[in-house]
Amino acid sequence: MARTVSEAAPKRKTKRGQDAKARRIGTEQSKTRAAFLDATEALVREKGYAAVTTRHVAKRAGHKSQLVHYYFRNIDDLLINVWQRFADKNLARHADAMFAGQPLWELWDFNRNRSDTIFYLEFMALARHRKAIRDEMAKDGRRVRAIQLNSVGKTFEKLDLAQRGWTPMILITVMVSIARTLVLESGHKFSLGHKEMADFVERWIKEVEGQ
Amino acid sequence: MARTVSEAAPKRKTKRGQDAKARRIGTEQSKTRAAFLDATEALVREKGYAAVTTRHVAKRAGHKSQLVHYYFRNIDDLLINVWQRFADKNLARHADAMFAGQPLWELWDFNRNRSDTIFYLEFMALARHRKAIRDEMAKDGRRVRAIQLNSVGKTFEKLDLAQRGWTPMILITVMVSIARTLVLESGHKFSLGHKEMADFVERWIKEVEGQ
DNA sequence: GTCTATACTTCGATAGAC
DNA sequence: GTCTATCGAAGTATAGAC
Repeated sequence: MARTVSEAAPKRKTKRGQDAKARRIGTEQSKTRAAFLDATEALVREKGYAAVTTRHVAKRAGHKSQLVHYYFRNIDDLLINVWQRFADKNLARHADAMFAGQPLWELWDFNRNRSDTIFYLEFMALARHRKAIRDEMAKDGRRVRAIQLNSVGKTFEKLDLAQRGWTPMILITVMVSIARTLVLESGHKFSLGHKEMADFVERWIKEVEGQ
Repeated sequence: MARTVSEAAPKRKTKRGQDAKARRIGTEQSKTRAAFLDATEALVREKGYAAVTTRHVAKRAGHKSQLVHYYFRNIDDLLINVWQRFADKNLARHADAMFAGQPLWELWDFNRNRSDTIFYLEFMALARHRKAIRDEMAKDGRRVRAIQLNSVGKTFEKLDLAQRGWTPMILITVMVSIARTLVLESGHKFSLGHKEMADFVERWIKEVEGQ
């Protein structure tokens, strides 16, 4: 890969001796900027993060590749903005649904969403080598978990689920883990036992939460 | 990325009009070949699959980058050989341990291995866009699961665990899911509830399997 | 089996005209 | 705000000498 800046230290002089910070940057309200974010998000979902290059993004958004650099300092900057936009949108949607009455079903469905879980997989892989993304994901993870704990906590009391050491945190972790695993494994065409597993979980949710 | 061949159809004419299949390929017994496999595996674990380039691999193995092409037709060929070697080694080790007496502990420890789970994460991401890798992972997954089912099945009968709909398949899927999730989440510095979750599982294993 | 030389492609990033 | 023109680095892959 030729990601000179993004994979090395990001705040050095450029090869032409200029200070990189001096370059013009477009506004956050720009429609073109939003189009680049859309294109990048779609690319990550469909082709993986490695397909996120200025040329691919630009082509998909119907612009020249150099224009990407007018809105984003570098590729990392683009990716982190995509993640933040996704995380904010997702959090709001998830929070609403969690308090709508059936948190366990929402928790299950939310984490069985294929496209979103694949998106998350790509960023997990990315986060291993980009500290900024790693920190951002950790922060967003804690925000999501706080909402889930709050919501499931209420259900937990109401339904008297505290038996044999179970806690809201454990219940959430177990359900999220199973849901994600089913999606990720099916991504490489492994689906042994998936139906059996899903039925088991859904039977249990139905018992305690109905529907 | 400049993966001209590896991301496109792999069996076409080269730009110089020759048939790509005609090129010489080194033997599978070669020590140099093994060194390239080692280097690639290490790179995937440490830097991610995107860092697997002929130049990086060669540098790490102490050779010229062009020599990689003497042993592997292209990068995909290299990656799939790395996966196969890993999968075979892993399967043998896991199978031995599963039948050594405490399959539940082995299942748990096996899937909590950080380096191996990260390696698996990288190949999950890769598999989304390389059919050959996807097929290989599915096949190896089924082999592993068959061994786990056999081993846990015996424990399951002996310990009389068939209660409230639990089956060996469900037990395995749940334990594997939780173990992997803890590793993957901690990879992006998210560890909320991990200790609580791990203690819960380990307390249960200890109850049924001792130690 | 290993090397040099090289073709060709794609990448990130910047400068500067319009 | 968008474009053209570039630079320089890195990538895959092949041919052919030794």
